[in-house]
Amino acid sequence: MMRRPDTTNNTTTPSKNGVTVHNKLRKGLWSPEEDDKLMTYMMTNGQGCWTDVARNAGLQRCGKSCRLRWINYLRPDLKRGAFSIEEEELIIHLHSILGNRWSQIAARLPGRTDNEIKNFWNSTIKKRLKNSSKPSSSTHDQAPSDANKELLMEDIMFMRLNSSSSSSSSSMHAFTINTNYNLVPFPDTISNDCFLNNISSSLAHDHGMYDDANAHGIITMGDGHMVEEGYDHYFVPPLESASQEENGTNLDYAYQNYSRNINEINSNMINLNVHHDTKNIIKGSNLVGSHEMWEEGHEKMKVGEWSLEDLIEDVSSFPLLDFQVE
DNA sequence: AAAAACCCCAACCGCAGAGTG
DNA sequence: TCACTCTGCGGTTGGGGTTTT
Repeated sequence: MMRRPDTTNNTTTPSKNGVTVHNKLRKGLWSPEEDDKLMTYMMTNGQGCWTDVARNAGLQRCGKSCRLRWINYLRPDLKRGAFSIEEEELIIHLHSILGNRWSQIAARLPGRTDNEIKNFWNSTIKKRLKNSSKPSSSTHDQAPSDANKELLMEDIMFMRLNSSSSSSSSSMHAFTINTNYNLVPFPDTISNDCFLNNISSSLAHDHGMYDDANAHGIITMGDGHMVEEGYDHYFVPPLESASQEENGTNLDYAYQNYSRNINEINSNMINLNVHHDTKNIIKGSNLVGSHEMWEEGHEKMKVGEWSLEDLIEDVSSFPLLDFQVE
């Protein structure tokens, strides 16, 4: 299927000392034999310099091609088969936040590759969203819009103004995130309460700020009743491969402490009013963790400079929400 | 049944960033 | 500082499969 193996480039010339010289590198589809060679080599030696992999595995491929083949096809932890509804939902949500940052999206879908997600988006989701006749109030299938970004930026600017205006005050400066976002219930693989609990806190977190142990947010449910959240109830969509050191997110905390009543948030569309009273702004600290962490974080306290790009740079703790103008 | 149009997706390409000498 | 290599990313291509005409 797809591109034919480029056999015309598959020429080798034995040198005088018997060492095979690879005149040209192969392109195109991988043969089963090539797959075997690469798989065997990788399982035996592990990942190293891809140029070396290509050479040492006896493949007439460039390192780049080997890397791609391994990542997109041979890797043993790859998930095969069609995308589930849950995965599709997650892709849509993440895309609404990240745009075409496929590698970042893929990092949050275990077993899926950026290429796979990109293809899926371009061939299936994009089309579906385009053809969808649903009104804009249904954010399920919304591509990112400038209006959404503007809405977010307004809130960010609002936070900046409030925080910087009071930054001279050493302890209590307060600001409010007053945001209306439409949310889509998270698929059942992750409980809805975790999803919602994550929202306001991680919004603040990813904006480079966070409140201290008294942090709280108020989630307004679809029926208007309000639920308070605590800082120890947050869910962080985990990165598949990034280490804690790399991304500053402690995955061990990711799935903890979910005590909310799911029934409370089992509505299709929920308006969130997130209010944060914040004492401190901490950039780069863990979303959830011990008080010691917060103490440590205080050492780095600062009023950050934010841009939309910065905010979406790493959404490891970003809520799964669609930004939607109401 | 055959041709055309469309779909899917593996793999390529070019670029940018990091690392190294 | 520069040149080079390696790696990773996102955009694009193109060919086999499927559906439509």
